[in-house]
Amino acid sequence: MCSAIDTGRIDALDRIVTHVQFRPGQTVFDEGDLAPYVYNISRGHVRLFKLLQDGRRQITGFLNPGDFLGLAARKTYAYSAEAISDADLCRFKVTELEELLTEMPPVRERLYEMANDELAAAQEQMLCLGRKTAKERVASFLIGQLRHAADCGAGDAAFDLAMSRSDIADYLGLTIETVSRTFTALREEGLIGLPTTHRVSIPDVAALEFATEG
Amino acid sequence: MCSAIDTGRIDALDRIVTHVQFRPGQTVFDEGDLAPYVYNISRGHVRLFKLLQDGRRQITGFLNPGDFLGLAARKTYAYSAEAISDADLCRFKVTELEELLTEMPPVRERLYEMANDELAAAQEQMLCLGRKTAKERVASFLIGQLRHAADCGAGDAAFDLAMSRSDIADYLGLTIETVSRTFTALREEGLIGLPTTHRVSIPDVAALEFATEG
DNA sequence: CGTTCAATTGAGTCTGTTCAACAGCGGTGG
DNA sequence: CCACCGCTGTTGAACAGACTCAATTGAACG
Repeated sequence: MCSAIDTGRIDALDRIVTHVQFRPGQTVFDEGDLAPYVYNISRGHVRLFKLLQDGRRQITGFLNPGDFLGLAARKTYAYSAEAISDADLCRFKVTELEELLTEMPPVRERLYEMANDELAAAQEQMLCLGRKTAKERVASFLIGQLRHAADCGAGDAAFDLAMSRSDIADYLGLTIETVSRTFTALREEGLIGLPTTHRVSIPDVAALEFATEG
Repeated sequence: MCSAIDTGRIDALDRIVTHVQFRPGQTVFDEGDLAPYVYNISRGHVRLFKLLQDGRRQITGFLNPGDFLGLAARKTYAYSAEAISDADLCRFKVTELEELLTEMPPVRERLYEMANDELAAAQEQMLCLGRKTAKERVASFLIGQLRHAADCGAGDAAFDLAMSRSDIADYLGLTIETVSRTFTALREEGLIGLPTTHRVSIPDVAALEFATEG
């Protein structure tokens, strides 16, 4: 429950946590909102994104169970967050969490590491968005999803996508059509299998990795 | 000197610091190198970037005097760093810096904030790379440079670019030619002035800001 | 004053977009 | 049970923005 806060102190956390639920597409918070809360995902998936005035959207990341949400926020959130699927989140008041944190310097250090990991991921994504072709972007995305599925213990090189083609497009800086075409191109080349629209199998991981270039 | 470490303890820092100099184009460190050092820039500018196998480059950021370099590193650097101009850097051994840090929790907190600021910048850049047009990207870049120049006290809406067109292109996910063409287009529209190739004036900041969209 | 490298400009090409039609699938209600 | 609807995803054809390749201009430096 509220997995991932390393050791002990679960009791202290229990006292300040609120459980909140979201339906697919529901907003957790919007960019620019005051940021009184931090969340941890116990079930479901969340997308983080930024919008331009005219509605163009860039998804900056997808969150999975165990991930934190809103940690980076200073006074206001720097991005919007929506549930992709049905999701259960644990909500903490930042102020109360801060109190606990000052008692636990190692946790603070852990948060710092997490921020750095996120930063490294963001830089990798910049490389993807700025310099990779559509095919390379989709391949990179799929390898990333595979890695995540592997961490979660899925042995076989196959996994389900929690997000729609539209989400993938907005994550990779492409259009839905290009993502769809690239999926079928990869399938026709034998680099991936698509048992259903939201399930992907990867017969030869090394081959797909090669298609990501860098 | 080694500006920007908030308060006191300059003496302690002095004991563990080494001053290193770099010529334009010189490598500070490469992606994947072991990361024993953290740097602070006392003079000059540095570019951070990642490469693909075939040489395609994505610049993830430019650093200015006062900025830190290599903080985010875990065991190895996640990106390469090169001096753009002549640069003086203060070098610290991570291990020694860590010792000081444990004595100074507020500094650690400050580092965390800095990482979060970097993360927010990275997300803004993702929006730029994934969803903005060439013109919008260049406009965003120029506004960013202007903001930085303004922070440094330049009152007028004009500033010098520390980096080449090639660096700008690799930062914005464009080619040199497109950057150049976009500069002239913005000039012909009266949105910017170009007294010299490396100097930009912005007669109407709001107008240029409008050209950045989002 | 010539060399060299960076930046600009031009012409043609291509990758990915746009616009549009169609297929698949789940849900709903007659 | 199945026709209808709405939504997501796929496919096709034409278009456009940025790229590639090439030539020219400009600026810095010896």
